[in-house]
Amino acid sequence: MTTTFCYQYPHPAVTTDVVLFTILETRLQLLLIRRGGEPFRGEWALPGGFLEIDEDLEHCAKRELSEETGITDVYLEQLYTFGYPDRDPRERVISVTYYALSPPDRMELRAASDADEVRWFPFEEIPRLAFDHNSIVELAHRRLIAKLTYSTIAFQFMPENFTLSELQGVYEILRNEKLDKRNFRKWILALDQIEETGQKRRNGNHRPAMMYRVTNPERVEIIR
Amino acid sequence: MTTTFCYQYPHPAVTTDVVLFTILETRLQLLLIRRGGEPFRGEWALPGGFLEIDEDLEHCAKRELSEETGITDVYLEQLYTFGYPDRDPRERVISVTYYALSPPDRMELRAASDADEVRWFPFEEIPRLAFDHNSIVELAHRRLIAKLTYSTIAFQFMPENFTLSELQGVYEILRNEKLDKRNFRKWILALDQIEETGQKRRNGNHRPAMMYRVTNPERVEIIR
DNA sequence: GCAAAAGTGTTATCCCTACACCCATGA
DNA sequence: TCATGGGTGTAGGGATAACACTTTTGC
Repeated sequence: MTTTFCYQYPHPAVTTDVVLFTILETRLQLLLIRRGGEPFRGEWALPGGFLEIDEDLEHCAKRELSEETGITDVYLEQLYTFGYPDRDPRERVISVTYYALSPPDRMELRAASDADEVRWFPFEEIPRLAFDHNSIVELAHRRLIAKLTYSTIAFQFMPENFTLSELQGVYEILRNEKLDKRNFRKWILALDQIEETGQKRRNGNHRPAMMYRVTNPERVEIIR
Repeated sequence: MTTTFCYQYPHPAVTTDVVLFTILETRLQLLLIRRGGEPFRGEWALPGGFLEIDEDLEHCAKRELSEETGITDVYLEQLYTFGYPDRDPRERVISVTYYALSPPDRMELRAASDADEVRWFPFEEIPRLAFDHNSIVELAHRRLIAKLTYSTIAFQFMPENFTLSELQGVYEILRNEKLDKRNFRKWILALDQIEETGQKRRNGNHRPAMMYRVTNPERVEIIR
């Protein structure tokens, strides 16, 4: 049975695609799926898919991410809408893209839905992707790096409890430079966005580190 | 004759809407049209309309702006995509919104197309708008103000030649505060984005002012 | 006692802010 | 000569950047 939906004027299809970042093995990585259907079958692409007709855009992004990869509860933000003609060989497709950040715990990846395989790729080793997804990744990365400097977005990479050295490590990976330990601590504590948990982590043959948590983990604050 | 376009799955309609700002009579103003068709006939709204099936999104935004208001050659940047269900009573509509900036010259407004009337409104006096257009305006304004502090976006309000006092006036209107003349001049010249034209403007019973132009008027530079 | 990461203050530099007077012109 | 906006420099305060040693633990 094939029902059809008819309109007086031609309508484009609308999809969402998600660039999900995490920090894994001291590198910035992002999640790709191997496409199980045409077009670009067998090629790597961003998780995403078609908007349902009564579904909010953000809901669609989260649903597709969850369906294709099993990942839920990420920080999600709208990135940009790509819509030049012929970006999809099937029909006119407008893609509303999102980028997402997740701590490197809760990661039981499972391929499902349209995805044959799901994998984290280090940002430096991203292959050629289906559609215009390489440009989407580029833009998401620029936005992430820009937001680092004027918001607390990097906290979205942290697990519930973490040490200041771990947090500094995340900033160093993202900014791709060594930071001064004392200056980093002064700066990050002055933001007044993280607090001591009172717990310490002993973690090898050295002094245990004080654990911290984000005071308001739901919010990304604008700083400066 | 009514041709129809049919799809296997339901498709939303896609529109673009544009928030066009200018500075007129020492106030931030934006362009609204009075709707000539249903829904919301007779109410004020943003210029915009349906995407044609082979048309780029940005082209659609510029085309609708031009068709409904006669304005062309503005600085245009994508803002956000609004798409929650029921934001349009007719059918599911995804709106890719843009904001635009224009100098206060070249303004032969003419209502046309779906617009019964076109008018500049001071930002503080915006009426209740059709659809969710008030939230779009709010977001555009926040983005504009934010970009002021880390980019040269304000130059897009300037005509080809201008004095430093005029430029300072634009910043004062946007930031809604008086600025120190000497500090403003030091800062703006240090950006190295404007240059003297060599011309002076004599403009009343006082010393003539040096004219400046934007070195690279096409580009909005990130500063700081 | 040694290896390894945690933790901690001070100084110099740069940038931003505050602030007041003379200049060129037209009437 | 007067009214009007155009044009100019300096000093103080606050934030940022550079920099090295002691502490706590496990083995």
